[in-house]
Amino acid sequence: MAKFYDTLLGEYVQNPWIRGLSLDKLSLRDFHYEMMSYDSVTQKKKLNFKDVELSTAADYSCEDVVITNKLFQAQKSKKVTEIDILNNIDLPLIEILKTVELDWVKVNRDKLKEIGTLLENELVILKKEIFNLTEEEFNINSPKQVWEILFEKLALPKWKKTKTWYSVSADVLWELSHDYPVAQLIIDYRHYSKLLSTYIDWISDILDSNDFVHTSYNAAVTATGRLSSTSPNLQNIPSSHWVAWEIRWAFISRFEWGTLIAADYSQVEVRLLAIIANDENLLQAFKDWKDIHHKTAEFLFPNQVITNSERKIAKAVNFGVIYWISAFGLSKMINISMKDAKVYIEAFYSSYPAVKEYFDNTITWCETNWYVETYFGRKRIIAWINDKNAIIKNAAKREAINMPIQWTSADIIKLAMIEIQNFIHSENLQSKMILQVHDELVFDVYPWENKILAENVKKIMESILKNAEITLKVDIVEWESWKDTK
DNA sequence: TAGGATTGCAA
DNA sequence: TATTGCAATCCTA
Repeated sequence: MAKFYDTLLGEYVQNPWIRGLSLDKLSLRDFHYEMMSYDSVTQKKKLNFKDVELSTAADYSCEDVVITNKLFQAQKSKKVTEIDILNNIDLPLIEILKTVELDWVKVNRDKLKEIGTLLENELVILKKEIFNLTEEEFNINSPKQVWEILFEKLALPKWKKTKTWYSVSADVLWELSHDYPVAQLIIDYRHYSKLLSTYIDWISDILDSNDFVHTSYNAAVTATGRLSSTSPNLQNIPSSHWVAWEIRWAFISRFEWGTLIAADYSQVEVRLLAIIANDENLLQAFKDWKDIHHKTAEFLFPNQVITNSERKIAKAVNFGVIYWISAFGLSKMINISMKDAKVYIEAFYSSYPAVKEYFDNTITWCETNWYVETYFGRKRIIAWINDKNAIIKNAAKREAINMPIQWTSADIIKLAMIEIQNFIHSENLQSKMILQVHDELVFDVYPWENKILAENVKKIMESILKNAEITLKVDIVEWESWKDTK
């Protein structure tokens, strides 16, 4: 039981889909009371806050206290069905996140700079090659100018529209690249440019004098119970390209001879689907320690040899089903015909019939009760489930299908973080939990603590679901600091 | 200078 | 016509 309360989280646990639960908005909504704005107190920022009259500053500060207390009293008197969730997950997590944020993340500034120089050189070369082909210089980062060059000057075929013009996004350029090399060059240019501006320059800019980044986690913004990360966003560091891996290796241990350890939940959402839907075939596949995507591929392609391409399709189907993907969506995602996509999705449901049954039951339940709930009993009202508009209703159905899985998985890792931080504390370890990336935790590990940390992190994460028919699975990856391996 | 539009990175 | 985020750049108002 947490020793404190948080009115923001108290509101979020009941209304996670409402954006902007700031104190002044809640005050206006619940008490029809408009709070003093920072701008009015500082006279539109002409004054520093420290120069504001003491009595004004006192009013401004006390208002926060009074309104917070009023909110607390109001929330306390309501029958909050999620009170256990709040006490066991959301509130205790606050202290854990505080520790994670204050421990910071160490970055190798020289390594970042080295990658930056490499990317800048690549960009110069690519730019030259592009301008050679277009016979004209233009700003490659401007979609509008790319559009003018490709479709007006060079008259390439165009097919996908945006609101205002024809799209020049990566998938369009990729189609064009079969016949026009310039398209591939623009893809590469944008790719390198993105990596440079978002992940090299931006992170370099906000490193402190000791080369640490101080990210912030927000526990009350997402509609799916996940955390988000800002300044910088450390949850979208690239991973699917060799340059991307260079960037990942710029994150290092703060300890001499230290290492970083990453602990990943393996296919957590498909495992949860098996558990929640109680599907015999899906559960059996995990019990046999089968590669789940390979197993699904065997169902989708009976009497065939399963190669990488069949497995890839099966993997897309496995993940797509969790979002109740349409045949259209699947066909777009992996570039197959809609007819094939339809066949695969139907084959999935006949292979795992309890999943289909569970989906149908969930929607029926939701239509009657207007809400769905997670494994831990967190409820989510789906207000549009009985909407007459088919598009809105379908979106609501997808939400009803996805929420119990996605949100359960978010709660699982939150519970794991709480237990792990308590473990680190009680064992007096010097290692630190430094990152959370939705289904992955990263630790900065003090020398000699590798074994005890890796073993216990795995044990804790895998045993969050106590009575499930299958256990969760966690993969541990350890890597040394770039400094040591170079 | 603020904010919309477009684009792209992650799970 | 799969979800959730954060952030960059360009460009208009």
